[in-house]
Amino acid sequence: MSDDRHAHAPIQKLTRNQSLVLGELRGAERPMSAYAILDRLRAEGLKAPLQVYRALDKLVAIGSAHRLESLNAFVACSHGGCSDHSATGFLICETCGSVAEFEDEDLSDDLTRRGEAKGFAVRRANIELIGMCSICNAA
Amino acid sequence: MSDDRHAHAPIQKLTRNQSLVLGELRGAERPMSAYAILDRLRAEGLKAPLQVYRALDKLVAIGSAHRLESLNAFVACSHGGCSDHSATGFLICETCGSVAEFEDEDLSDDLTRRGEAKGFAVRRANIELIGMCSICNAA
DNA sequence: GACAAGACTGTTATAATGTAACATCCATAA
DNA sequence: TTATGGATGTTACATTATAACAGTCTTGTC
Repeated sequence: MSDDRHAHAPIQKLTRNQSLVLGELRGAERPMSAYAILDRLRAEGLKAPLQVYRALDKLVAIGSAHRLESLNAFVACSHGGCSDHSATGFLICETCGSVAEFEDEDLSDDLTRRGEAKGFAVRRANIELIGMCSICNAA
Repeated sequence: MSDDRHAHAPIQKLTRNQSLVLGELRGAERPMSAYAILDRLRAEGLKAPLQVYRALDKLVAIGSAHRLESLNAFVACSHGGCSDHSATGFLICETCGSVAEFEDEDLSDDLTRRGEAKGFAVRRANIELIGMCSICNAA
């Protein structure tokens, strides 16, 4: 089972809970809170927050999902698995709530260098740009 | 009025609660949660989370404090009032919990341009670099 | 197959963080 | 003076996240 590797397939074989949670995130147009995910998965038998949080922890760890710190919410990785050697950034629209992900090696390097200039060893970065997306801007 | 612009003086006159909260943040060596602040201000008569949260909202709005989204915690601005036209970033040490702030017009411009390239109007940015500070690295 | 090791699960209870709503107070400026 | 907007104090509640513990499934190894 689960030997499908389409464009957006996760690298690792996922457990049932992990698959369910990732499925919800992939189907969502916006970031989802852990509890919103839980509510939609009660039909599948999930009952407790920890079931969702544990799946999310794993998905984030393998790069299949991202946590948006400023929203306390989660999104599926739009690349189907971000390596963490390059910084991932997010464009968060305050108006419609949509989130676009961008990944950029240059930015990553730049930030790492900024850290190093202060003797700081960067392990990972949270980059969240808050503003208005093009669609909302047009309206 | 308000033509005092010392290095660390707040631009605006602060209320009692706001001053108390900012005082705690300034005296702290690490980011503080709202509830940690509240605990230390009970001696001053504060009793409810909202008293702290409201003060924090104001302090963040005027740039005298910053919220660290990935920690759900707050720090005093090390410049004594960041304008929000330039992005502020944070170096967060996972080992000792210290936080260093850096402000950089170039980075700010760079991020704004990245957003614009996708039709996104950046209003503000959260930049949090997580890793290990120079002191912990030496040890 | 047997079995150990490690990851994952299910569950209950609880901690930590953040807000809604409402009445009141106080400074400021017209 | 008085209206206005901000700030306050308070209770109650909503949301987000984890601790602890026992049980189960998978995988690699012998």
